[in-house]
Amino acid sequence: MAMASASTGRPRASGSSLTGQGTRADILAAGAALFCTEGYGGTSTHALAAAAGIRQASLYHYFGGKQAVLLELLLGTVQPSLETAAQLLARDEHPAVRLWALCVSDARLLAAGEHSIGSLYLLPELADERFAPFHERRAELETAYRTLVAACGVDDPGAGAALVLALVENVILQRRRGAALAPERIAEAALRVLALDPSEAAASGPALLADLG
Amino acid sequence: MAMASASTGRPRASGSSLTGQGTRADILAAGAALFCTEGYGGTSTHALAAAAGIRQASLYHYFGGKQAVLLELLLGTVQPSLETAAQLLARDEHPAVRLWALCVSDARLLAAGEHSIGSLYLLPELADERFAPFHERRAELETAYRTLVAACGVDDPGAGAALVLALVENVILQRRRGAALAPERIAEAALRVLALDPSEAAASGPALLADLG
DNA sequence: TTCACTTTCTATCATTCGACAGAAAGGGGT
DNA sequence: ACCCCTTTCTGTCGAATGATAGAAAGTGAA
Repeated sequence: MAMASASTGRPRASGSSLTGQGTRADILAAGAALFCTEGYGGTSTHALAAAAGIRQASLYHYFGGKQAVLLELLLGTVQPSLETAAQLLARDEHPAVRLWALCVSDARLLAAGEHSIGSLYLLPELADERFAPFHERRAELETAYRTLVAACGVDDPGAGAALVLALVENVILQRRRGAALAPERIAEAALRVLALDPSEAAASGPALLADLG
Repeated sequence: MAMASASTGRPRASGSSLTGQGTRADILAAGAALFCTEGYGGTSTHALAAAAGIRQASLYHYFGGKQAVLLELLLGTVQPSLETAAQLLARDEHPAVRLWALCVSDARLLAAGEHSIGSLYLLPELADERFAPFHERRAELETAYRTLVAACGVDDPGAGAALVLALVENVILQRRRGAALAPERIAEAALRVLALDPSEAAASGPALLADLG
C-alpha cells in the first residue's frame, strides 16, 4: 500500500516545506493564511498553490477544489472544540465551572495559530450548502453550550448560550483588530452575562482545565 | 448645472428601479445584497451591475470600482451609529442608562435592513488600506463606548468596551444564522457583563431612546 | 433647432480564472 | 532489473474578470 511517507515522488520544486508535514498540510496552511486575509472569493487556486509551493494544477491531486480546502479547514477547527465539549458534558463538576472551562478552551483555540483560523467562520461564502457539514458540527457545539447553560439554572438557555457564544466568538474580531482579551477574562464575563457569580468558577476552573489534557 | 434629477439621460433598460432613488442607489443596494451573500471577492462587477439593472461598463460612470462601492456602503453604515453616540455623550443622564441606549440603538441598526449590512464588517478584505477611512470612524465609535463605560466607574474601560461591543456586534452573526436576540436583551446583558445592575437602565432607557429621535 | 451635458450602451482589450489531459520524475517492492 | 504507484509538472481549454474607448440616446436651456 506504500503508506504515505509524505516524501515520495518527484521532489518538491522549492524546499519550502519547513514544517515537513507534506504537501497536503502545506496547502491547508496556505489556505488558512489566504482565506483569512484575502477572503475566499479573493483567493485563486493559483495563489493558493503558489503559497503552498506547488503548481496550480497539482492542487487538484489533493483536493477537489478550493471549496474542499476550506471545508477541511473548517471541520478541523470545530473538532477540537467539540471534543472538549463532550469531555466537559460527561463530567460532574458544577455546571458553571464546566462552562467556564469550555469558554476558556474555545477562546484559546480561537486565539491560537498564526492567522486566526476562526476568521473563516465569518466568511459570507459559508452560506453555500456545500459547507453544510460544517454548520452541523457547529450546531452541535451550540447545543453543548446550551446544555451547560441550562444546567446552571438559567431561565432562557437558548438566549444565554447565544450571549456566551457572542463573547467567545468575538475573540476572532478582537484578534483581527490587534490584541484579544485574555480567555479567562472572557469566561468570567460569560458567567456574569448569565447573572452568575464567576468567582468560584474562576477559582476551581483552572484545575478542571488542566485535568482535561 | 442641471442638478441631478436622477432621471435624465437614456431611460433605464429595465424598469427595475422600484425604489425610484436613481441608479446610484440601485448599485449600492445591489452591492449590499451581493457583498453580504457572495462576499467581496466573490462578487464580480458584472454581477453587481446585473443586480443593479445596468450593464457592467456603466458601473464605472458612478464608482471608481468595486472597492468604492463597498467603502461608501461601510461609511454609510457607521455614520448613524456615530451620530447617536455623539448625541448620547452630550447628555447628562446616568452613564449606564446612556450606554444601555447606545447598545439598543446599535443592535437595532445591525438588525435592520433586508440584508444585514453589518455583515460587511466581517469581510476579510477590509484589512486593505483602501478601507482605512472606515476603520477610523469605527475606532471613533469604540472610543465613544469606552468613554461611557469609563463613566460607569468600570475599572478597565478598554476591556469593558470590548466586551460590550462583542455582544452588540454579534447581532450580525445571530441574524446570519436565523433570528437575533432582542436589542433590549443585548443591552441588559452588556450592563451585566460590566457587573452593573441593568434594572434601572432598562426602566429609564426607553424614554431616553425615544427622546433622541 | 441647436447645443452642451448626462447617462447608458455595445464592443473590445489583455489578463486571469478554474479545470483537465497527459507526460515526466521519482520511490519501493519483487 | 523491472514494474507499479504516487507525485508533480507543462500545456492547454473555454469562460470570466476588471477596465477602457467610443458611440448612441435621452434631457434641458439658449
